[in-house]
This record gives sequence, structure tokens and C-alpha cells, in this order.
Amino acid sequence: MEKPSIPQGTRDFGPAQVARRQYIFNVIRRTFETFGYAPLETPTLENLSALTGKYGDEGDQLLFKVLNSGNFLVKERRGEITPIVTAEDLDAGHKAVLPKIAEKGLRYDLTVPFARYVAMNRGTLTFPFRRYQMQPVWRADRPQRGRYREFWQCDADVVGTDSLLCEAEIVLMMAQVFNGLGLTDFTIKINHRGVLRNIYQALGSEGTETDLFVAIDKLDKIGRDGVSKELLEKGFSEPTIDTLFELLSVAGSYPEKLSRLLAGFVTAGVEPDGLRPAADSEDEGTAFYKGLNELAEVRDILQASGFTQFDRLEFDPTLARGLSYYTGCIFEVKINNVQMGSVSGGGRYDNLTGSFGLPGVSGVGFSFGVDRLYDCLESLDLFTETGETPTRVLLTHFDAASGRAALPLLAELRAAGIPAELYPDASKLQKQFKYADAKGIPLVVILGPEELAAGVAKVKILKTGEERTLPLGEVVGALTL
RNA sequence: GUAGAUAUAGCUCAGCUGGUUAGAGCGUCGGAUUGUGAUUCCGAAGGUCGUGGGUUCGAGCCCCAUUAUUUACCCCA
Repeated sequence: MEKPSIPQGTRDFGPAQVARRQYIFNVIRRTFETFGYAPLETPTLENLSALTGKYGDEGDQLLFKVLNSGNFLVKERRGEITPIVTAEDLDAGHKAVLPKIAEKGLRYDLTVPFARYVAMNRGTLTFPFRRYQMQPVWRADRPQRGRYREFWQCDADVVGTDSLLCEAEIVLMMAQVFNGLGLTDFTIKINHRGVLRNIYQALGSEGTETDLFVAIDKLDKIGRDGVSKELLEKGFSEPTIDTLFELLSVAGSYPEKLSRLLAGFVTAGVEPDGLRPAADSEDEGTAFYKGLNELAEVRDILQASGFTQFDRLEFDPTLARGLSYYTGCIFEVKINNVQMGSVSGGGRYDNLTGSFGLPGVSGVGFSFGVDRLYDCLESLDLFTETGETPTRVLLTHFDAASGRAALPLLAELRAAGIPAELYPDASKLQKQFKYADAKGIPLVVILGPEELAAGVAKVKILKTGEERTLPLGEVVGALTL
């Protein structure tokens, strides 16, 4: 017989796990709704063409493709058979064959399907449109710690405004969720694609932007030497790399880093996005860089909103993030006292709906990785007690007569909203008690021949061992209290 | 895609330089207690040692292949 198994990188969730996961979902959902986001669900399958090209080359390779149904090799119409995959296609390799045999794919994230939805429903939506979405996504990645092939994201996005209030609210929501889950030691990292572009410009535009971003994103992981080595291989010169590290080494608080980078960009002669008139003189004004400026404003809005956890918010100019659709602010959150990749991330995308025929709609959003949050909470032992079953009361079963006699009480309990079950078999009472104990059911009602004769029921509280005898008619009332 | 580790009872793992009938703890089931759980005591069931080859008088142990799991890289939630 074949050993039962499930595909690599997927998991079953037992009752206890589901209860814990629901707890996480509820904290997130409550936060999203508090900020005015409305729920949305989209299909598991998307047209492959809607997914490709949005996540960079690496991302495209991680898409799960779904084979066309039926005979995907030939098309038969009125007896006429034409090949779908030709010999030339096969010669050209899998990349030529793929789009002909797989037209659908599993969603890779929730942001791109959302952009597709917005473009399709532009006529009926009221902008700015805020939506949240909690659904599984799939990536054909090699599974390892904190990485699964099927995992759940909780996404909140707002489109149709480029107000930085939205960015600030993302920080507020992130903090609210982590605080709500009891995860106190977190760091929200923030950066801006504009800052990264300015850094690239400050280097005199050597090499390619992507190579630069990919390399510096790894700074905290492989260190300065590792990044230098990688950049040298990508064609950056040594003096350029020195300039880079000088820029990246800015230290201090969030605002201090901003002003130091500003000075660095001016020194390097980076073309500013404009000039801001000086406050009281007739100077030529100070250089104005959109990225730095927006980061400063996000912080101002947070301050005005009563946000206090600035020690948890870090401006990190090395944060890059791989998803290629980001254009403005970018976010990433790490839980510090546990070894786990980022548990949340997001950013602004100016033109994601453009690829679906709706240009000029800016959006910003972020996402929580539920599975990683779960792993963090578990390794930090932060789950409060969650039972294996919702059942609160177990009715015991002695024989056919007592089992039958318990049914009215069972119905009464359920009608009163108390989750209850009757042990289905007339097993030994010992066994029924063991069952209640193993499942964490707090109350056992004993309704045997003796009790029935007297018109009473015994209610036992398992935790304390306390047992009370009540008239049958008062049981539900006593348990409701 | 690249590199490493692991695979023995339902679960977690022992198993000596290759040597007779492969062990423990937990869990399960039964009994002590025929109407009272979690504690205690007694007992039982449960394994073709991932799979397929090979070396050997003899393989859970050594060699080869294969599959699965897992860790790191890449990338990401």
C-alpha cells in the first residue's frame, strides 16, 4: 500500500493549529477593518499572462503553471486535427512550449490579482479604494525554514491616491498587529525606491540598477566584503564601491540619516528633483529629492497620528526588495528575537494597474505572512491556550435509554449557544471522561439512570473536580452564567 | 537550479569496531476501579530498520543507486 503523503512544501492544519491560525487572522482582520479596508477574494487560478512579468525573472520561475485541460497537444475541430505544439516549438525549448500548453497559473501573491481586479472593475469602484485579502498563495520554491510552497498572505492595499497618509497608516497597522499578537521586539524597516535610484545615480551610473539593489539588500547578511565582491563581479569599480559604502554607512536616527544622505547626494552631484526655497534668505534653496522627502513626510504624519514606537521604525537605505513593481516607499518587518525571514512587507507601486490597461492609478499596500507569524509565535511560546475542540460540554451516555433521554438537553444547550456534544457510544464512563479530558472539554454532564429517575443531572467541572447536582430544568441556566 | 544532512514502532529517538530473538520514553488499548478524567500500579498490541541492488559466512550498521524529508545558497512571506 502506498504511504499517504502530501506535496512538498504543503501542510495539513489540525484543529489546534487552525484555532491558533484563526486567532492570528482575527487580529489582522480587525486591524484592517479598523482602518477602513474592505474584504475581497479572487480566484486561485489566474491567467498566466496576468502573472508573468510582474515579479522579475526570479519570480516568474517560481510561478506554478497549470496544464491545460484535455488534450493539450492537438486541437480537434470537425474532424480536423491541428497540432498545438509543433516540432519547431519543441526544438525551441520549454519556454516556447509552455505558453501553448499552460494558460493558467496559481496566484503568486495577492497584489497582482488585486491590480487586475481594479482594472477590470474600474467603472464600479469608488476611489480611493481600500481592500484587504486573506488567501493562500503558491510559489514553486525550494521549501525550508519559514518557507512553504503554499502559504497564506494577509494583504491590505489602497489604490487611487498617492497620499503618503497611506504609507503612514501601513506603519500604524503593522505596529498594531504585532503589538496585538504580543510580538514586541520587531523592527519595521522603511526605504524608498527613489533613494535607491539616487544612490545609483551618485555612483555615476556604473553597472545596472538591479544588480546594485540586489547586492546591497544583502548587506546585513553577507557583510561589506561580500557585497563588494559581488559588485566587482557585476562590473562596478572599486572607487565607486567606496563611494557607495560611504553613502550607506550613514548612522543615527531616522531624520539624521535622511539629512546625511541628502548631503551625500548633493556632494555627489545627483540631479535633484527640484529646489526648495530656503526659509528666510534669498539663497538658491536646498536640493529636493523625492525619496528622502517622502520618507520625511511619512514620519511627520506618524508623529501627528500619535505613533510612539519610533524605536521600532528604522530607515534602512540598504532595503531593496525584489518585487519589481515597487516604485516608492518600501517596507519590511523582522521579528528580532527569533530567526525568521521577514514576516511582513510591502510598498508603493505607481503603475501596477497599467499593465492591465488602467494607467495612472497609484497604489500602496503590504502583506503579512501568516505562516511565518505562526512560526514566530510558536517559537516564542506566545500562543495563549487554545483548545483542540470548541466543545464546552460533554453529555455522557450510559445505555440506549439514557442516550435518548439526553437529546432534549443537548438541543437545549445548543439552542442557548453552548457548544455541546453527546458521546456517541455507550462506553464505560471512564472512557468518556478520558475523552473529555484529552480534548480539553471543560464540563461533563452525567445523565444516567439514577439521575433520570430523580429528574436531575450532575455537572462536573473537570479542572477543579467540583461536581454539582442540579434539577434537569436548571442545567442550561447554570451553564449560561 | 547548487551544496550538505537525515530516513529504525503512531510520535521523539537509542542501537557499540558488521555477530543470534531490534530497544526506551511518550502515546494507544486492556485491567486494578462493572457510574467519574488528568495522578498511581500491572499488562498487551505495535517494526519486511524509506526503496532497490551490492560486498560478506553474516548487514539496521559498509558500498552504489533511488525516493522522501530537511538545512544553507539564490530569491522571498
